[in-house]
Amino acid sequence: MATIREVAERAGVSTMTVSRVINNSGYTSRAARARVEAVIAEMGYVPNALARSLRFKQTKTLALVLSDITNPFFTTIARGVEDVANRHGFNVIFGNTDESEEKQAEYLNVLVQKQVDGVLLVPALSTEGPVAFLRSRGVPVVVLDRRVPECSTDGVRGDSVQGGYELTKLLLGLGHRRIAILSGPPEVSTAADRVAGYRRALAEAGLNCDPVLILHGLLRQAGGYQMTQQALALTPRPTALFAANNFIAIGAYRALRDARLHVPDDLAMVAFDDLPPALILEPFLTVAAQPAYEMGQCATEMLLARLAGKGPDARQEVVLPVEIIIRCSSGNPLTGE
Amino acid sequence: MATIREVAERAGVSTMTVSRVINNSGYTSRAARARVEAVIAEMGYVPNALARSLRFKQTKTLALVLSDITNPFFTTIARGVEDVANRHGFNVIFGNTDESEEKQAEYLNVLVQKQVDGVLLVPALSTEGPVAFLRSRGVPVVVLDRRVPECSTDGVRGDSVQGGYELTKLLLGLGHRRIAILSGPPEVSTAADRVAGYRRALAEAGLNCDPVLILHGLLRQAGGYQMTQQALALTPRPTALFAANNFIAIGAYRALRDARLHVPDDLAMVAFDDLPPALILEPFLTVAAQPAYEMGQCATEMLLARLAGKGPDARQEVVLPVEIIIRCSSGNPLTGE
DNA sequence: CTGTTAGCGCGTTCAG
DNA sequence: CTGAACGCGCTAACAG
Repeated sequence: MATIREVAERAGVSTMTVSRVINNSGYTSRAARARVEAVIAEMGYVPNALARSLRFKQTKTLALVLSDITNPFFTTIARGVEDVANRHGFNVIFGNTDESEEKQAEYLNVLVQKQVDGVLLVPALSTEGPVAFLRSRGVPVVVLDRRVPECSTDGVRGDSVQGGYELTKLLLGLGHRRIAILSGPPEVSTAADRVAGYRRALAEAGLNCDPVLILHGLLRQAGGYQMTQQALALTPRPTALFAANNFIAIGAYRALRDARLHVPDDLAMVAFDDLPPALILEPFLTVAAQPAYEMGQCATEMLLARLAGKGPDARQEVVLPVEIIIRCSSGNPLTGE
Repeated sequence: MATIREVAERAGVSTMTVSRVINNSGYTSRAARARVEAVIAEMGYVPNALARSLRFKQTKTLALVLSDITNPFFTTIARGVEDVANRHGFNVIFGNTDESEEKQAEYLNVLVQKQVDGVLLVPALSTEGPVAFLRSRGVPVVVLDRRVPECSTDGVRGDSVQGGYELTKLLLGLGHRRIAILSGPPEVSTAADRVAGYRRALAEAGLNCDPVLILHGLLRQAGGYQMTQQALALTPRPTALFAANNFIAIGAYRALRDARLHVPDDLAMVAFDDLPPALILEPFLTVAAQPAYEMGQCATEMLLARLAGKGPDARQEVVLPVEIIIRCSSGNPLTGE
């Protein structure tokens, strides 16, 4: 609550001297410094970063806007972001959009007003609006996890096409021919890309792709549950399920259980996104694991480099490989076909 | 990047008129307003919240300082915090302390400098230092999840004593007499309180409490793993394990599996903190579940009430009940004893 | 080594 | 209905 002026008065010097003491800038006599330091300690003075930011046009604050911090994939990203930011003396404001473009727009607007130095954005939909908005306001952005079309930005994401491809190929290798993919909204690039990978694997195997096997729903448990019910209603019934993210996988598993179907005996299952080892008792799902923590780190480092003017001129896109982890849920090779 | 002055010039009015338009305050002629609004849209002007905050001494920003956002218990709290904050027009800066008091002190210092309006704190240790610091700087605090001693603050937490008591009583009811509790550092109040509940249940059952059964370690998987190894080395070996948090539980489970012991047949197990249903395939652990989301909500509402000067004069402590959820890991009643 | 002046962007006060 | 002047807390530039 105390201001620099009060400290100055109390110490019998000018505000400038106090400022120099605080920032170790310029010259200060030993005596003056000691007196000022004493007064600072005594009054519990803390410099006002707002005023400083107003002058320097630097808040040392980043923003992380994502769909839902509750999803361990994003939690892990957040941790990577915060670690790097903190190491560089930055703080992080976070916000959940729940995939809503309105909520996203509101956040971005406020964050720009608050003069955050940069934004890490998991865009709700694959539209270029939000990025364009930030750019026009001079706020550097790094797009995380998802692509935005027609808009070259710095970006970091996992290789959804590759993951979708490999997961599908794995199932094909086990003999599955009717694989349903439970994906997210087609407007979300990761959902689309995973479907693209799935298609590619099918095509490469010379199979044609039955469009009824491609389902779109919410990237949440409820979505997985619903899509699974739809998939089970198909004839012939799929022999394998590909869940496009971790929440969908859980929902799908629930739906299967409720239908008294056993994984992997009755149906095989694979999913995108692994759960952190600290959260699983018995690893069960075969997954394409994205390096979430590294994604957060990498994106933040890119952003900070931009801020420091150290980045390359051209926009940079980093696509990190995903790792296929084979566990129980994909089952053994199909027999009798 | 555009300033209010630039807008004013371009619109041929004074900055004050622009200000009035932005804030819908005072009177403005229809014509002036229209022109100003046009210029604002045209230039993409966004008011600078820093300058505004400097005047109003209000940043509309809260801070959430916790040990590790990666722990789903804290993630869920964070979501509750952010939801309420956002609904009231506040943003949230978060920071991970990893239970380190130095990291915590650094965060608090910076956050005070940044003039956050209030802090939600999960204190690293049960010391009054951090709270006193914030108070002396005039920053309202609500302490989350843990107690701080000798220091009346607003606080919200789950009832660790009750949870510890009921979980222990449950095991006793199943016939267990040698129950090892794998707890956190004794300086963390939740760790201490859960042990207190454990003790109370034992005492009430007329059993005396073998001190070797009370283990302290890190509130992480590694801690759970180590403590379990220690517990298994005891003679006679405990017949049940009480993990003081979710991470410890996972570590314990791993250690048991590595020792080729089966839960609940060889050893029963209960734990504090449930995992969100969206993350579990097969619910297995018997737990004391804390209402994490509500804790975050409640704490934030209390903080905002304080900021609005609406809170009660006296400091308020909310202790939320925990819910015992009985699943497989606690097993059936012991036989043959 | 130290103090004065000026201004970061905004909004309130008080005259027009 | 509108504008000029001042100050929020801080520091760079420039005297002294």
